[in-house]
Amino acid sequence: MNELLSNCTLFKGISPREVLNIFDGIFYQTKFYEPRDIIAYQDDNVEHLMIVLKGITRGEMIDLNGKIVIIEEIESPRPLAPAFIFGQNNTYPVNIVSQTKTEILKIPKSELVKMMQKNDKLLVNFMNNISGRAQFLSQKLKFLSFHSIKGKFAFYILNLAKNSNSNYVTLPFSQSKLAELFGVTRPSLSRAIRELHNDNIIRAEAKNIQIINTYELYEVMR
Amino acid sequence: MNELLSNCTLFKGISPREVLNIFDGIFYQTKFYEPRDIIAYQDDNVEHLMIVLKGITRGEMIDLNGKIVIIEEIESPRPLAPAFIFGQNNTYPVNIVSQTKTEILKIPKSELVKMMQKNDKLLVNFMNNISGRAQFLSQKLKFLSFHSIKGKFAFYILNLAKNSNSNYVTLPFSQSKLAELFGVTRPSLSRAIRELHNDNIIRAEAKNIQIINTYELYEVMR
DNA sequence: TCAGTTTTGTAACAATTGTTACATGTTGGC
DNA sequence: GCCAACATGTAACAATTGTTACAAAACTGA
Repeated sequence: MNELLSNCTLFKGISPREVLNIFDGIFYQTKFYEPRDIIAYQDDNVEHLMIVLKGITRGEMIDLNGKIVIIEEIESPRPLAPAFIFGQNNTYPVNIVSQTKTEILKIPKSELVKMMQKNDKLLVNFMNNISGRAQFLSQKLKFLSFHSIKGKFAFYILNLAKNSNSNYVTLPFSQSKLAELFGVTRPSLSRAIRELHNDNIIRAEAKNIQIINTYELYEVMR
Repeated sequence: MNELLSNCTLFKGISPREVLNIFDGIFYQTKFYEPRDIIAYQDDNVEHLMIVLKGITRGEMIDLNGKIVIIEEIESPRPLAPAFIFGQNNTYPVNIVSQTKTEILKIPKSELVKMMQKNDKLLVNFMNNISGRAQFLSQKLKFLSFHSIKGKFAFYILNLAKNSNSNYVTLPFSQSKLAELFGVTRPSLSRAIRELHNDNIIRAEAKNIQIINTYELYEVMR
């Protein structure tokens, strides 16, 4: 188990020997699930840190028509919903379902606190995990706050340009993938790109984009 | 200072005496700022936990037309951007500007780790803070993922109804506030409500809403 | 009660995006 | 070189939402 955990982001930089030491004197349990078993129900209280040791789980949401919307797959070794252990609303945001035969490590919240106080790397790793999630969501939210497709696209390629330090950028995905990423349809994205092109703000040829008028491109974002 | 900190969410449940103990042997500094001083620049590395001891600060974003968009005001005693100390992207998401005469407590990241290992309440409080932020953003994102105004409104009043355990709900805000919350315009929201009313899914009279067809209302959310 | 403010309802029109469908272009294996 | 699968460009039309404007209703303080 300790070798497995060493590969988990929560235990990054911690040797299997150190992991053993961290778990010394700590209450925990492991549980096994079959495919389609529900590991945790939406709105249930989160009282443990759960780590997928073996197998694959899936967070799914059921709208009341019975339609299942898959949210995310979590493969071993990864923690389940670590951002919902602490905070005001300690309930699972979605149902967690086992997809394969699965082994789950369960650590009570109070024991987790002890572990983090014992080992500073674990503490920082856990912080990194939750903070990273907050930052990811923050980015996503910022992105969604651009109302128009042109705005989203402008933001996107301006970021690409900033990272590559150039006015020439190459789209890393197909327009279909990008459209999906943006939450819009492919023809709509295509039209937005063409309009920016026709307005002489960018020059777009397939995946290669040249930013011609940086000021106007910022203006598009509003 | 320790009395002040006792009122800060990070030090909730920790007595002024305990606060003194936590700070024993810890490096920290306080800095003073005048109104309009920039306390931290967007994209600068976050290397300290900063806590507003006195005064009011403001997170602002400047789009390149020079237009300033106010994001959030932070009054003492509150931590600044605690969710950006750890994680992958340790940079301030926005400029932080002093609005009044301000006193800021700066604690290096490594010292913060020591403090949290020394005191489990501080550790849990910090976790609660950043987890709460992640949960808040998660909720907000879920909300924005409903594309239509009707969908957002349906989700909103179904939540109200769930909390009050009734099919009759009273909107707690004016339509203007609600529209702002939803990120849409007031007439558009008004129209959406009227259409749901005309379709006999709800009965809406001013702020009083009766849910007539729960199934259809879920359907609206898609 | 009354005037002024805020809230709500509503309508015409513009702008944006989705839907659907088809044509053209590109690429990798054979 | 040729075909099949995929990516991209484009167009007509529908649906949704924003914009602007105005009127009616509800609320508020003197």
